[in-house]
Amino acid sequence: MVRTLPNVSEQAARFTLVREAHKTEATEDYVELIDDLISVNGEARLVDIASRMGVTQPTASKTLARLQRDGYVNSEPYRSIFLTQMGKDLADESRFKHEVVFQFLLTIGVSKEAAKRDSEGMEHHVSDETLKAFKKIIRKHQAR
Amino acid sequence: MVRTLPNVSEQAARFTLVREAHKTEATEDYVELIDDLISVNGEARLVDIASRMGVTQPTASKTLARLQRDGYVNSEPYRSIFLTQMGKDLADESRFKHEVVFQFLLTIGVSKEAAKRDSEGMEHHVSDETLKAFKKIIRKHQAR
DNA sequence: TTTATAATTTAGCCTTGGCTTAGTTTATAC
DNA sequence: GTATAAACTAAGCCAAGGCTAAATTATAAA
Repeated sequence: MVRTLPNVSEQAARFTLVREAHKTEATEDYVELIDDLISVNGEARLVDIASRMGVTQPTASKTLARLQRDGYVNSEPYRSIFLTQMGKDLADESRFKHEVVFQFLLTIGVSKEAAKRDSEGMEHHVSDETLKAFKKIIRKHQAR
Repeated sequence: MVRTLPNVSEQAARFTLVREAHKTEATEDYVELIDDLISVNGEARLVDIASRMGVTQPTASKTLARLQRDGYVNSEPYRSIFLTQMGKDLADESRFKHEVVFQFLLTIGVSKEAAKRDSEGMEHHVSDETLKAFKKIIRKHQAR
């Protein structure tokens, strides 16, 4: 039972941080997927991005326009999508986090399916400190 | 290095699930905070909800109107806010998840500050299965 | 009891990220 | 080499959730 309240400005700062993380989530998910598509298929097509993100093509198209505006991707009309260096860097960072969270969940006994689902949402809310703690536990488990 | 892609429809389903979780996040954060304010202050005022959520009063007011429309809270104009049974139930569930994630992070050695920050974002993306795994580890640690 | 201040609401604006429908371009198949 | 299909874009709608500025109501102080 909670019978005290945290400091006002600290609590506000935490909520603000979570909201900021949300704003970058779509970007991270898109660049990570685009990078995967390029490495597996040789290119990233809108149709594949949309179907894998589970959205319609116009929705994916609009999001990609924003990513291009913000400097994460490049593309010519009707052509496949490329990552800028910034986009590639973000994709790498994002995939790394995603992978650590996924492996961590497996390590503590979560099923593969649940680990896949949960890591997709959790990866965006895990600080470097928590990531470090996760890595340590993975390492310890591998050493056995 | 990822050199394979997951099944299309399963990947799409996971992203869709995360997006759905996002839609309920604000609701969960608000009802949890309102419940805390009521238990500590005796009532939940808009001014306190707004300052603790880190948003302006009009933003909080609009969100509360939505929560009322959706049956989570009740309030008369210019009066403090009450939770419906549905709101209270969601608050309890939400606080429970929040608390388990927070305690889990502490258990694996994350600092109190980082645990507070991360649990705020993570609580909305943790499945029952993962929550169970977290609880098991907390229990094991307490037994020592 | 009036007045000043604080709390709340209203109105209006913006961005994101969904959608559908319709049009255009590119690729494919015959 | 043209017709059809597939991919993509354009236009327009919606809800959520931010904001500011202005109006209203409630509360506190003189």
